[in-house]
Amino acid sequence: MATMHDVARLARVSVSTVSYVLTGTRPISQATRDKVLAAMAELDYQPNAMARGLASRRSRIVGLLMPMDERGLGATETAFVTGAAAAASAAGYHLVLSPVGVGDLDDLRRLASQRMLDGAVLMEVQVEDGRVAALQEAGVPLVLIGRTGDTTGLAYVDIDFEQTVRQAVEHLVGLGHRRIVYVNHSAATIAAGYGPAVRTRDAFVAAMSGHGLEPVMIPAEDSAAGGRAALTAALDQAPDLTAVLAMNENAIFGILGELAVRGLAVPHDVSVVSMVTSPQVAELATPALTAMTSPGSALGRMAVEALLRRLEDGGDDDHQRLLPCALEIRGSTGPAPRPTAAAGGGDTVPTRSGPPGT
Amino acid sequence: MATMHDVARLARVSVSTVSYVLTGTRPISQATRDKVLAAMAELDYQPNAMARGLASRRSRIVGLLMPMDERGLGATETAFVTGAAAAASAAGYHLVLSPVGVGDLDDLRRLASQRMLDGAVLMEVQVEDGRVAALQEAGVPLVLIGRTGDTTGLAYVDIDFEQTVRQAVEHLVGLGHRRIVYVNHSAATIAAGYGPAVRTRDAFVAAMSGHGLEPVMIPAEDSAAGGRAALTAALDQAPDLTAVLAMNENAIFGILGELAVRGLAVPHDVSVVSMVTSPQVAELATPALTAMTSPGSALGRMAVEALLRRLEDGGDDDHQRLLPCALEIRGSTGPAPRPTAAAGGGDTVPTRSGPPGT
DNA sequence: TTGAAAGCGCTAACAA
DNA sequence: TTGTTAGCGCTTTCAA
Repeated sequence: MATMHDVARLARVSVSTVSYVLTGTRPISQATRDKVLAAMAELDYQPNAMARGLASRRSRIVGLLMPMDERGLGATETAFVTGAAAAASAAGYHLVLSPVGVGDLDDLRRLASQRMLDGAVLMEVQVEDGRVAALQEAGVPLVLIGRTGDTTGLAYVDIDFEQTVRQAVEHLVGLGHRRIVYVNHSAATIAAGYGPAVRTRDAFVAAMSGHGLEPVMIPAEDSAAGGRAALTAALDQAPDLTAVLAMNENAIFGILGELAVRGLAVPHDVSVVSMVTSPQVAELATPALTAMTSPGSALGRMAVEALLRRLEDGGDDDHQRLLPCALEIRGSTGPAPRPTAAAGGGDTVPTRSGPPGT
Repeated sequence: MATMHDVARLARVSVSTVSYVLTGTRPISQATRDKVLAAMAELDYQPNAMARGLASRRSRIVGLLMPMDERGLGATETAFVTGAAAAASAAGYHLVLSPVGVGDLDDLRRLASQRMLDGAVLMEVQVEDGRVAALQEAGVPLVLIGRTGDTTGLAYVDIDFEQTVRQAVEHLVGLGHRRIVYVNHSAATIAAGYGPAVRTRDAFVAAMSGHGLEPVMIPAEDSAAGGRAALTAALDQAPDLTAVLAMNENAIFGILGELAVRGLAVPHDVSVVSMVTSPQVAELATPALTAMTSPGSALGRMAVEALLRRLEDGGDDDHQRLLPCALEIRGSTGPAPRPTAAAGGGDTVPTRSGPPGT
């Protein structure tokens, strides 16, 4: 393996000249540069990453920190990872994947103190997330995917849940739906302050109220069984429902199954919209799901790009950016059925008509 | 940030003693060790990863190399990643995620020459995979997830497709099925020599022949639409089919949809087995899919562990290990229907009965 | 059982 | 525009 010394000797220049050719931190005459480049090519020279990192105090490595609690990653989280990896790689950085949960603060501090990471992207951020403070104290620049409760001074990218929910509700209202049930994550998850669950809940209340409609919400465990139970509960609470909006990617197939069992056709009797979903998953259902497609890999990419920008510029701009999910209309939504032979009696009267279309 | 010097000074020993306490490469008296450890604790000392890497020529970083061509990772591949990350982290190593496809050989060589990786795990290995040679030439120890055509001298972990297919076929034959169709990946994928597609194809032929049955196989594009088309083709070719075995995780929901459209009930009319699937995906279907559950995260873990073993022991044992998928019986398989009112006329007569049960 | 000191391969003053 | 050289923080010989 050729070193910088070898290159310098072959090119008949000093090591520092070789170094400066590489880093571009000082002007080099064209002639010298050519000599050096030729020598590099001839020796097939590649700078040693560790030596460079030690001398420059910059490893060119960024961390992607994700909790590994549950049953692996969903499609959306996986997209964060691939998007981040691609962005880092494109910028000549390396991305290390570190499974550090909210509980492993000591591990995280240890990791940060090793000075291996120039910066970090935090996934699955909690409303109260000790990892943020731990990294800040260690002086590790960071960008969140998601948001903590207090975001002052923090850089993050996140899904624009407010906008996403509003758009989903508008789609349904535009189709004439009035009785819309929102199936969220589990009560425990909401209570734990999981951002997406909390924000969509609030956004749903706001969106429905804006249309003069009552916001009916049901929590569901993250499983098909949870979805079944949620639909049952939903029909108990709102027998005249004509549309379901579901945040819970795991529950939604249970919802569809339970609808089928009850002889309720999608979208003829009940329209279904899946929130924050990947197209792959939406396509699995029959009919394919109308869904709010999450900008997963874009978020991963943007998080890394924001991080690198602040590493290179030394810039301290708090990059805070929200991306809405995109409404992709497939087969699971349609006009609201005429309110003739609904299951039970409607217990709420819409106070006004929605807009004509979407 | 405290350095080794600080620790040495505080403990009133030399730096080398501190280093030896850390690495354990030479005996240290208990008294000295205690002094050093106390000083480390007091200073909250963490060794600098770059300095250590430069001096020891071992970065404690391993690479997970995955192509990023297609539409992201499936659930199985994601499990590789999380399993590998967990294993690396547990062993005190770091895992860098590098999107290097079979086409990016130059990128790969560059990466390898940077001496940043102590070793690498290769994902989505092709039958002919230039990355293997590139890494070997660069002197980077590697372990494959999957297999190349010629595996002599290579370390790998992979799914035992032969065993997996055999078990799936036996499950169906045990239920009385005789007319079983195998839905594979696309013809192009098979032609490209994608290992799982080729190996399951061969294994299916062998397993069916072993039961004296005709192996009917249909390729399918990796999408719901592909699955629909495949089922149509399958019914053309074998109108009397009673079971479908599907390798293609994306196609299978299309198959289910098309079965429903045609009024064929699962499992009453047609049994369906999904191969190399994650439980999460299997649970999404209604009824939940009987599936061969892939040992995804175990494979990722084993690959990293095998790699680290060979890094630490310097051992050159070619770790070659196959793990079968586990049959998980859910609701999509049942006894074969009585061969009374099948769609068309059977064009193959089973030559003997299968075993009684499974 | 311990210490002194020579690197590891690079970056970045400092000097010319 | 280029060269000299002192580190970066650690590992590991060599010597005691």
